[in-house]
Amino acid sequence: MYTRTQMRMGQGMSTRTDKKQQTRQNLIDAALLLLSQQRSFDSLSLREVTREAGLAPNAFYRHFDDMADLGLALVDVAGQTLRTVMREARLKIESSESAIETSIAAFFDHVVREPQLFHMLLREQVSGSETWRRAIRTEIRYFTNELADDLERLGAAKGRPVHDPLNTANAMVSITFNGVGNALAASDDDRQALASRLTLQLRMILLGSERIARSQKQQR
Amino acid sequence: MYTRTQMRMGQGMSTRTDKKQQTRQNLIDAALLLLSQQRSFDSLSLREVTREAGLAPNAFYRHFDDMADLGLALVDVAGQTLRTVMREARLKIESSESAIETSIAAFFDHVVREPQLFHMLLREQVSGSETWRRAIRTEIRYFTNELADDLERLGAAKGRPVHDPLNTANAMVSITFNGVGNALAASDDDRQALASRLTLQLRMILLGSERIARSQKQQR
DNA sequence: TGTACATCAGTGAACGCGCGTTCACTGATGTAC
DNA sequence: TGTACATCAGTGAACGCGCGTTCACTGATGTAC
Repeated sequence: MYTRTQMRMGQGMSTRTDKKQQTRQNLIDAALLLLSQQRSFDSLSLREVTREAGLAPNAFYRHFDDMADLGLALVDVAGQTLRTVMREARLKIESSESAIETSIAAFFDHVVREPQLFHMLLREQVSGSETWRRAIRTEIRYFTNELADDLERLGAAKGRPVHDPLNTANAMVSITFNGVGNALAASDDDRQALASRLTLQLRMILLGSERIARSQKQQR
Repeated sequence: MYTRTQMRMGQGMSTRTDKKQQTRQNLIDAALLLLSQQRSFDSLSLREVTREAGLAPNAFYRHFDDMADLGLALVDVAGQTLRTVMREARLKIESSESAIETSIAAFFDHVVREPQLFHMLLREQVSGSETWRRAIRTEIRYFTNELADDLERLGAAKGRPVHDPLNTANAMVSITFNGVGNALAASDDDRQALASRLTLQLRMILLGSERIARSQKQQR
């Protein structure tokens, strides 16, 4: 049989465990807050994070081995969010006629609403540790592959196939991430203009890719 | 009349001034060396830089107010180099038939030969101080404008005008800088493949831009 | 030309500070019976 | 149910370290005459 407390634990109510989980989350949130203030991860100090989370510095070690370990947890959170946003943007591509505009608008919307995480991703992609860079590169490659599939399928369906879908997708993703970087630095006013410039640039790539596909078909 | 030493000074031979200049340059070189090792500027310490330059820490203050002041000098050096490389890449556009391939090859060549500075520029563009970001953004904008002029002129000359030359140029620059970032991370083997992917992507943009220009002409 | 004085790039020692990490601890929560 | 013991998240004090910056200095270079 179970004691009272064991029953509580069985229902996932263990106060001690819950509190520990909460504190761990507080540390993660504190780090994210600091990162959202234009700070790079490796400029954050352990004491800073615990201070932000309202803990004594040494309490940190009850949750993570060191700052690098906390970094891994953050990479995980960031990766999950990025994947969610990209999946949603991709869903819009499926359904719409003006596929590019719709999906880029959706992506931008997310970025604007929660800019901290994206700023972090862009920063750590070039300046982060090997762990960060590899994690982010993997996420982007994954998304590029999915986009390539979409381009190939939609192109075939519309009778206007693209040339080298993976490379076309890669170009689009490059442009988009670059645009996101600019959008984060831009004022709210400029952002709309930026989004439409981006849309035009993406259309150039799509049209150019279709053009190359056509000319290669003629040659055969 | 002049004393002997005054004559030497008049000829720019003053030992004291020369030595000071040399030490200043040593500090700049030391910082560049550290930056070339995947370090971000604001992770460099004053003591680290002077150690690398073989000076006592406090000697730093004979040459710069603080690290931010040294940063300004570095921005200057980086800006000059970037402008030189871009100018040379642009010259190739003028003369050649396959304009894009030639110029992108030239640009890549520079980057591969002296990767430190470019790595630094890419890093500081997203993670640097406001000073760094503005300086780099200005350089890129300047180059984009020049490229837009080239595209407009060449397009008109060839009877295949581009749509929105500035936006077209912007897309090309985004793609190129993104590619440079990947090239710096890539192995020597992958780099050639990367360069040709990049060339294809740039051609897509050019063809797409020409396509839009044509369809807009028809509408009028 | 030689001499007496001024300049100033670079030094060595010292400072106070925030850092990461350790230690022995406290007291609330959990467990056994 | 109540009691006696175990666990363990979080604490407060202390450590040694590298940092930026200051100070009084040294001695080579430069200047005046």
